[in-house]
Amino acid sequence: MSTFIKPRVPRGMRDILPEQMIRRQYVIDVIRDVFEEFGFEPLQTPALELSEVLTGKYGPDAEKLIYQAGHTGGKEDISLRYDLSVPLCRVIAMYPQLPKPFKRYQIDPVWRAERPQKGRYRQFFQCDADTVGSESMLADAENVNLVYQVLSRLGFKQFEININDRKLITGIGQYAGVPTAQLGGLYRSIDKLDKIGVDGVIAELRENEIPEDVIEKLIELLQIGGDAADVLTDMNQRLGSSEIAREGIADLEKLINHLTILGVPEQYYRVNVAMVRGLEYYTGPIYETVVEEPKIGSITGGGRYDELIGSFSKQSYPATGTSFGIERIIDVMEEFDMFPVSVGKTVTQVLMTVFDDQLMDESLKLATVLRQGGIRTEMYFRPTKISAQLKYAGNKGIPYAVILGSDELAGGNAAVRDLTTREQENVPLDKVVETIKSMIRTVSD
RNA sequence: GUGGAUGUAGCUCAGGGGUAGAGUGCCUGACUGUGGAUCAGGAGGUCGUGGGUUCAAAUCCCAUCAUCCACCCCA
Repeated sequence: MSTFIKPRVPRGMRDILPEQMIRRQYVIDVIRDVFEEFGFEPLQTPALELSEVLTGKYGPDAEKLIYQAGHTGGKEDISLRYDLSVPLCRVIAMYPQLPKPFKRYQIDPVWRAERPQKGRYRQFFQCDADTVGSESMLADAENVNLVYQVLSRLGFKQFEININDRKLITGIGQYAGVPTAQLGGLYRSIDKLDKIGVDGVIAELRENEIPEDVIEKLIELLQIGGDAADVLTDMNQRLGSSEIAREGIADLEKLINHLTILGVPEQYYRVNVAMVRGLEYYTGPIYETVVEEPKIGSITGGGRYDELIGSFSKQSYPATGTSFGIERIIDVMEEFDMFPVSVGKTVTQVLMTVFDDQLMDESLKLATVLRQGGIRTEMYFRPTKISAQLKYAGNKGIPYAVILGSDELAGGNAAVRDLTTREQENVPLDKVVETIKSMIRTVSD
């Protein structure tokens, strides 16, 4: 009878303990604020979807990573959602009355049956903002602007939003004359440019038996750099004969112009024709943010998917969106200690100590006053030594303690102790709230 | 899915075929009204799990699971 189950969680999943949760909430709050600032509305969908909703959307590689969620006796074939975009498309098709453009955000977990490692989990949160029903490049520019706004508000200094376009990529493939069957491998190789360098890409293309003259053409294209407008002009000259490439270039030109007007500084984005992205459903502009340090892959990703809703309904809609990976953003922020001091270890602001049994009631009353004054207050439940109570508060990271002993009470006071500076002062009982509030304000300024 | 490394106290880790170690943290006391110092005590581990070899396994072998790293792919 006394056999215990070893407590553990499924592979690649983890508990998020309070200290960690406080940081997550801070990041999520920043993201949500920005989303709502741009007029995106909240949406929630089930964690589980019918498998048929998810299959055939992401491409064969990604589809293998969908978590099956069948249960004994279950009559429906269901799976855990792989992302938030496909469920959104299902929603659009199910509720045609939603006014367009429909702008929604969703912050929820998704599941992928991958092998976990740093920055890669089997359950992780995505924060998506998407616009459905507008083909304007303004919507895409807004996506990029969201990324810029969120990351700069979180204190990121070094990041680069890579921008490309699926139409342009297709044009490049045509221009190079690569057979359709080999296009996937081709894109995968050039996507690694930043990682393995030009020589690495050449080697890989040769391995894939891409003709030498094609490789040469491609490498020339991929090495085009400079500011966004120049890259696009250059591309236009070289690929102008391809209609699809021209469309992609025109889209990107509009997008870049909008970014300029919106005030997104040029240093934070670049047109990178070597950036591909794996998901099959993208049809137009795509974007992805990478940070150099730590090497954690992309922290945001997104793009336009004009055909996806059409797989659920006769009435299709153009759509575009972007996604933030909270886990990776937090990993980066922890690595560089980017959390403001106001994001502490605990939500509690004050520990109300209890001096002895006789004074318990007085402490309880004062705790209530503190809470009514808007101060998050934990009551110590046992009249142990003050030293133990202060130690508890200190360990927990509670910034202030209020001590109500017989001496203080005799003078109509309570002692307010700053656990960080170890300074304390006696304050009249009716001034305690005010005193603590001003202390909190001073620290967060 | 492929390859590699690791798994010993709450945490960081040492050790190594014969009674399980350090640092740190934790608890108690010196300190009967004040948490980072000092001193003195103390608790805490079937050495990831299962099997095998052996008189004897934490140690050697096999398997398995978990974590980390690389690949693949991705947030």
